Amino acid sequence: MPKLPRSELLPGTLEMLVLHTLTLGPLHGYAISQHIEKLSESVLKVEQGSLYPALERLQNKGWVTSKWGESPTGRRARYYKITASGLKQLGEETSAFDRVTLAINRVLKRA
Amino acid sequence: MPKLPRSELLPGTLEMLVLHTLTLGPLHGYAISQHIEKLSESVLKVEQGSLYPALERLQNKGWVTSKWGESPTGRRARYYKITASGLKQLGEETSAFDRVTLAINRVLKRA
DNA sequence: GCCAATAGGTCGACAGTCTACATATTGGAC
DNA sequence: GTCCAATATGTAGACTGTCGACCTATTGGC
Repeated sequence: MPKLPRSELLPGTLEMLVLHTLTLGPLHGYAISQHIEKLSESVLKVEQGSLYPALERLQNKGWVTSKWGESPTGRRARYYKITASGLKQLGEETSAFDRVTLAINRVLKRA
Repeated sequence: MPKLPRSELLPGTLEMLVLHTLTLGPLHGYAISQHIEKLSESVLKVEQGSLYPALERLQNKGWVTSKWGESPTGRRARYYKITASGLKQLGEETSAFDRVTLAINRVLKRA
């Protein structure tokens, strides 16, 4: 129940973060999680048990596609690529996120 | 799965919003939900099925207390009051929320 | 030979929210 | 007088998403 302490992520934001990360170009799962962790200065940690199911959901909805390839270190890796509808979805999720956080800040009387 | 569209709330933020609202003074559940909806300009809607379980969790953790009273319109109503440890918790949740949203904005390259 | 890092993934538990329901009172519109 | 919206509290069950723990495999360094 101690919501934020317990989970490093705000539930519901992972897909947005993944989609945004994929605008950098096709990446494999491990690289996605590293990127998010690095840019957030380790505030956000993406566990495999969250990431891979999320990537599957994104594929099922047609927002990303994937294919096997090879990582820079020579290992086999599945590369995920954002689609046109994924970009559209990212835009919607981002503005919804902004709308909601603004609303929260209004309730907290900080906006 | 369309996370933010579907739910008006960012999961994990309801308790923070409720605790903050109770810093205005003791309020009954219905008034709490109205206050949050109003200040957020209807972006956030607090459903009963979310609110009352949340209020129970808050009580179980000692962050709020409650007793029966009467509303301004003369109806019976349960008034909730934030405790000292609830205030402390509110501070922690608020700074955790700020930390996480800042991190998200860094990943989205907007901070 | 071992461990950390890189890479992908599954499983089951769990928390929190939602929809829908149930109950009751008050006040206004018709 | 009848109905409905608003006020008020709550419960039950479904559902989603995240998490911790686990499993496999390869590479490189100690």
